[in-house]
Amino acid sequence: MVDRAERSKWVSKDARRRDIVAAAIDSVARVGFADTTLATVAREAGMSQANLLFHFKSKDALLVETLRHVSAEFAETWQSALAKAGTDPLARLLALVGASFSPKVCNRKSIAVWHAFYGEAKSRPQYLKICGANDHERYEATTQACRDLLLAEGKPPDGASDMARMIEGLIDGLWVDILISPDMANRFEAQRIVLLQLRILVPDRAADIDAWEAANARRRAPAP
Amino acid sequence: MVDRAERSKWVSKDARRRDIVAAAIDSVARVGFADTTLATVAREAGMSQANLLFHFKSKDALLVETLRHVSAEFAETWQSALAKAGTDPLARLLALVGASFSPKVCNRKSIAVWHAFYGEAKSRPQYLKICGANDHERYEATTQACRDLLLAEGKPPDGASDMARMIEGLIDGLWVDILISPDMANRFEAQRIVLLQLRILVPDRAADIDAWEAANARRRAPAP
DNA sequence: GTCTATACGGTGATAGAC
DNA sequence: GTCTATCACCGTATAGAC
Repeated sequence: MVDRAERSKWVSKDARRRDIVAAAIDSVARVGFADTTLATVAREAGMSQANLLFHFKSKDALLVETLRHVSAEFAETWQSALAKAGTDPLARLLALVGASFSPKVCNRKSIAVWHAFYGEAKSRPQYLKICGANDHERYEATTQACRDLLLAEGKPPDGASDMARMIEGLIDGLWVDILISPDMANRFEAQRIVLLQLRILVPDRAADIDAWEAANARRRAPAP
Repeated sequence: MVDRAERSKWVSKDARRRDIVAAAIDSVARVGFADTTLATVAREAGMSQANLLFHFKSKDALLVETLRHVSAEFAETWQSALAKAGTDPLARLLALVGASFSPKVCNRKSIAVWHAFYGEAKSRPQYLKICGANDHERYEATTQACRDLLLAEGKPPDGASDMARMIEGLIDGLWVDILISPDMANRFEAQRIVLLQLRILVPDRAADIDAWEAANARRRAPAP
C-alpha cells in the first residue's frame, strides 16, 4: 500500500518517462535511428540531456524502452480490436486487418520508427527478441482466427498457418510500401489490397467482406 | 581512348571501391547501420580509415554508394532471371519470384542490410529515392507480367496492378519474417507461401506452378 | 527532479611522409 | 595509393549546485 504522496510521485515519474519515450519516438522518426542522440531527444522533450539519464540509466535503456512501448501500443491496438470483434472468425480476422491499418499504428511516422528498430534488430539481440515476440503473438492470433474460419467453413484447418502467413506477410509488405513509396501506397489502398486477398482466400464470405469494407468506409466519412 | 596503363589504374581503383563497399555491407550487417563507422569499415576492409576517404570523399558518399550497389545487385538478379524466362507470362512471374528468393539476395545478411537502409530512408531523402526507385522498377516488371498473364487467360487486365501489389507485398513481408524470425521463416518456406498464393491467384495454371516448384527443388537437390 | 558544467572517448576528416 | 599522426568536434555519461 502506497500513500497518496508516494503514488503521485510514482505516477509523475512514470508520466515523465512516457514523455521522454514519446520524444524518442519523434526523434527517431524525424532524424532517424542513427542520428538520434541524447541531444535530439532532449530537445524534442524540452528538457536537458542529464534529465534523460536521470529517468533512464543509459541511452540504450531508453531506446529499448521506446521499442517496448511501440510494440506494446501495437499489441494493444489489435488486442482491443479483437476483444470488440465478437466470435465470428471472419469478423475477428477483419478486426486484425483493420487494426493493422488503423491510423494509430499505420502512419508513416510509426512505420518509420518500427522499421528503424527492424533495421538494427539483427545486430541487437534485445531488439530482435522484442520484435520477434511482437510478430509471433500477432501471427498466433491470426492463425487462430484462420483455423476457426476454416472449421466454420467445413474445411480442414491444416492450411490455417499458411493462410495466416499470407495475410500477415502481405500486411507487413504493404507497410514497407507505405514507408518507401508514400505517393503510391497509403493505408486505405493497402487495406483494400488485403481485403482483395481475403476475398480470394475465403470466396464464400466475399459478401461479408464487402459489407465490412463498406461499413469501414462509412465510419470514416459519415453519410450526408 | 585510354591506354592500358591508365585503364588498369582505373580498373584497380574501381576494384578497390568495390572492396570498400563490400566491407561496408559486412559492417552494416554485423554491427548495424548506427554503429557502422569508418573504423568498422576500415577494419572489415583491412585498410586504414584515411584510405577509405581517399576512395570516397566522405562517409556519407560511401554509404550512398553502398546502398546503390545493393540495389543494383538486386535489380540485376531479377532482370537476368527475367531475361532467361522466355515469353510465357507465368514463367516470367515465376522467374521474378524465384529471383526474390535466390540465395544471392534472400539471405539474412542481405535482408538486414536492406532493412538497415529502409530504416533510415524516411529521414534521408537520398536513401528514400534509391529504395523507391528499386521498388518501383520491380513493381512495374511484375505488373507487366501479371497483365500479360491475365490477357493470356482471356481475363480483363485491369486487376494486374492489384495482383502485382499482392505478390510484391507478400514477398517484402516474408523478407521481414526471415529477418526477424529466422527460426520460423526461411527462403524455402517463404517461396512456398508465395507459390501457394500464386496458385490461388491463377488457379488455371496450378499444374504449371507445381511443375516449376518441383524443378526448382530438383535443382537444389539433384536426384540420386 | 532538473539544471549547468565538465570529463572523456570516439568520430569524421585532413596533412603530410613514404 | 596507402599509411600514421593529428585535429576539432560531438557523443555519452557523471558531478554537483539548486
